[in-house]
Amino acid sequence: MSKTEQTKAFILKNTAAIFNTKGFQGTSLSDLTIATGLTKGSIYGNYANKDEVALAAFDYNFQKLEELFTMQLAKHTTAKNKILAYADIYDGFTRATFPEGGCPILNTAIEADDTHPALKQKAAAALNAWKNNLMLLIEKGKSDKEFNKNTDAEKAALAIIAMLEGGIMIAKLMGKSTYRHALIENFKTMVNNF
Amino acid sequence: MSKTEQTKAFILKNTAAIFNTKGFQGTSLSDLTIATGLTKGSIYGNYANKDEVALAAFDYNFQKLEELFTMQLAKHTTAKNKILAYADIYDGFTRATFPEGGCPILNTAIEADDTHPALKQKAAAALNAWKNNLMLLIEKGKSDKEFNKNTDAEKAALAIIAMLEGGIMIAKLMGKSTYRHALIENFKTMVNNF
DNA sequence: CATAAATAATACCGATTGGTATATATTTGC
DNA sequence: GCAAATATATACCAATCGGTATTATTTATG
Repeated sequence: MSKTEQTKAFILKNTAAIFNTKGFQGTSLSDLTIATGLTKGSIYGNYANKDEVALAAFDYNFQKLEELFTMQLAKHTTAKNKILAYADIYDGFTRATFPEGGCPILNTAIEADDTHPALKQKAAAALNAWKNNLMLLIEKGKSDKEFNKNTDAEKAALAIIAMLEGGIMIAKLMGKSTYRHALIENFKTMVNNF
Repeated sequence: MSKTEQTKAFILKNTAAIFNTKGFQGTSLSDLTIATGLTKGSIYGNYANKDEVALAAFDYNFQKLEELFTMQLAKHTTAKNKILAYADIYDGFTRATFPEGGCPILNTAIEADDTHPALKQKAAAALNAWKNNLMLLIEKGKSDKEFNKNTDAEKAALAIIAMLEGGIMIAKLMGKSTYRHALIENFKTMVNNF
């Protein structure tokens, strides 16, 4: 790994959480210099502008999330249990393994949908990839007779995402663990009805 | 209505949508002066600072949403139909009656949860009020034998909110009407299972 | 070890940020 | 209709914003 690649990775490692917590608008260049210990000149030597850092930071955060998905889903064998594992991941959004600041897809979608097309597109692509993975799982569950053959995979995938993302918003906003548990219960009920 | 009250209302009327679209951080004082035609001095004569305008703007947006709820729910008599009416409201989030920029609770929750305690509290209070209204409806539905007597009203209310808010995020992000319709279908199925 | 190339730090830029003191209009109560 | 109170505009403030040209320092290479 070249020096440039190292530094670029170093910058992301130290700033991705800031972008995910404070948002694109809320994160300033000085936030980045403080977090990295680098100067503005150095950061701009590796990224063209603030947008490029933010876009790379989104990729970093989403990749971290994907790794978490992969790891947790690998613990289960059946499609249904893999899907139910998402609930555990999102239930544990306060854990160190989950990106600091919450779900980057949700955060980016909300901030960027009316203001930042490039970031919006990143979030949309990430959500789409997630949706496709879910659909594959659901189709597998259908052929394994875990799910009803009439279940619409796309509909179900969208419902899963909506429930998890809406749930994380409520849980972060209200801070009540009882709410979190209630939402998980509901998620499980929904999946069991597929 | 005194001059001050008029002007304060005028400022909100012309800036609430901006806050809901660009967010608190993304909205500048000059955005406010341009949108109102007033000068900074005048705005600061009516509100102490940007925070106070933002907090009042949230109230304005949420009130607009509540009026929409009240109006649409009044069209129905049964508890179940009133709850299903929420789906229609959120399905029509692009309509002029819906606050520009999307759901203010969702937008504010995501931006403020880690950065702005006062705004976060406003969003939390709004979500709580909504949850309580839903719980009353669900209890009514239970005593009217529309819903199963074993349905946990709080759990159900949280699931409704999660699904709608998650759904609006997806719909705004992806822009596909088929997704929106799919989410509505799922919402109806869920409510019918209560 | 010297040199060239790449990387990072310094020092600066104009523009904009949120905010305020003061002067000027404009309402308001009498 | 006049004076006092209120509201608005003007003109300013320091600080910070994102960004860049230039200089200094590493780093890789022959």
